Amino acid sequence: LKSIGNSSFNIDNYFDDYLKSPKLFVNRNALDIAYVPDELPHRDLQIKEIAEITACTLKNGAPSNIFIYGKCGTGKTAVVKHVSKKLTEKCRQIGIVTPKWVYINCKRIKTGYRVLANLYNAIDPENPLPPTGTPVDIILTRLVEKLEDLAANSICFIILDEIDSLKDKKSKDNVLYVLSRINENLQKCKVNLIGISNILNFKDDLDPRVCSSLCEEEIVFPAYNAVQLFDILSSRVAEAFIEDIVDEGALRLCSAIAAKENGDARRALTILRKAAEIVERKGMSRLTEEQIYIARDNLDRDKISLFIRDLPAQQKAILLSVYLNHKYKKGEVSSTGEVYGTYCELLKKVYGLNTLTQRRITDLVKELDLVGLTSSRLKSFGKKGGRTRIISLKAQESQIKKNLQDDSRWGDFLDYKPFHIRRSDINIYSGQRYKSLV
DNA sequence: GATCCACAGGAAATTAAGGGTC
DNA sequence: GACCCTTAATTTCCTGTGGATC
Repeated sequence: LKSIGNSSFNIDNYFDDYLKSPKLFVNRNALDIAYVPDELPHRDLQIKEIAEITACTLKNGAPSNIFIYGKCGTGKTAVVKHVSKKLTEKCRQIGIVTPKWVYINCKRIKTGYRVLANLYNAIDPENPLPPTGTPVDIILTRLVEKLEDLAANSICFIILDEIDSLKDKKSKDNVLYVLSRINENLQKCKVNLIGISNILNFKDDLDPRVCSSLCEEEIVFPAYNAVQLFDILSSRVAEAFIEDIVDEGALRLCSAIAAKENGDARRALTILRKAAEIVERKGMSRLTEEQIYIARDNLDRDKISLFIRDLPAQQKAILLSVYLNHKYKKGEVSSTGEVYGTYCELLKKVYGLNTLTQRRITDLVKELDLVGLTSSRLKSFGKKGGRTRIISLKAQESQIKKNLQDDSRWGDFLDYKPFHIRRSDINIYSGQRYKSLV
């Protein structure tokens, strides 16, 4: 107990040291990705375009629907929120009815039903709709009634952010069609849609009727380059920190890293914020390139660990199957059939989980691909081997091992040798055939 | 050039769960 | 309590495909 006491962390001393360390922040929120600053560097053109389209609101006109494209972290949402704030202020200033802004993030609200229900709830928060159960046509009728209850000549802007995340093509087309035509049922109020998409060719997938109505005006947000990101970070640094404690070299490095990864300003801000936290926790007085590198590595590592630990049991089984094939085939790639076979073996050894079909496993492997844990590509082996997906492990073996070894269900199988590797005399391509042999 | 393998992947159907209405 | 609604996950059915082999 004595030794434990001697080596234990003294929280009082830590707090005392923390208080003695220099104060870094004036406004910590300025480094938050959700923070909308007063000035948005290098987005004048886009601000101007949206302002020109929405300005007719000031003369009680109904603007055209707008569709905005651009990769992640190119300032789409920030620009729309900025314009909405300024337009509302101007309406107040000249004494006309202020527009209603409803912001819906389709990454979180993914179905047509929920988009309509959230829209209704935003307009009538007193009588919220249930999360499921109400027929869509009833919601629509009630929504139109509520919109008509707004003040005369009202404009209701509906911002559908990350609109490409809406699931199910049919439901997506339905809700977008209904919203794009809702003005036909409105007398006093008008609805304007602002769709924001991270995918440039999202439009190609839409019903042509929806497309022509939703995309009346189109605006493209290009990715930021390193110089532009440097300007963005500089303005945030000026707002966030108490004095000039950030090295210019650190900012240039942070900008260069983010520019290389799709020109994503969010990524640049996240790294900078993490680096600032490291400086603060260690009681240092300057933020240098070293903290930027550490912050980037920490962020990448934390992201993967958290992701693996939070995977559902079935996804863990698939990842483990890829890992075991990779481990015992000494780094060689595996086919869908082999991974599926190993997966079936593992599922037979545990209770409480049903074996999913190969069709479903194909989709789940693609999901692991998307987050960078595995890497796969299609390859054909001709008449003998057919066409299959070749899957390899992209994450490090040690990372998988570290994050799965404590798993109550799969932790004991990290050294399990799959059947087709034990029986190297059998050359099996087909997952279905392999499943029947095990 | 035709054949055939082992899937890939789209679309519709099914199932289970959660909820509302009458 | 019967019936209707939704979502999400999964299955089923189906057609398509690259390329080695015949």
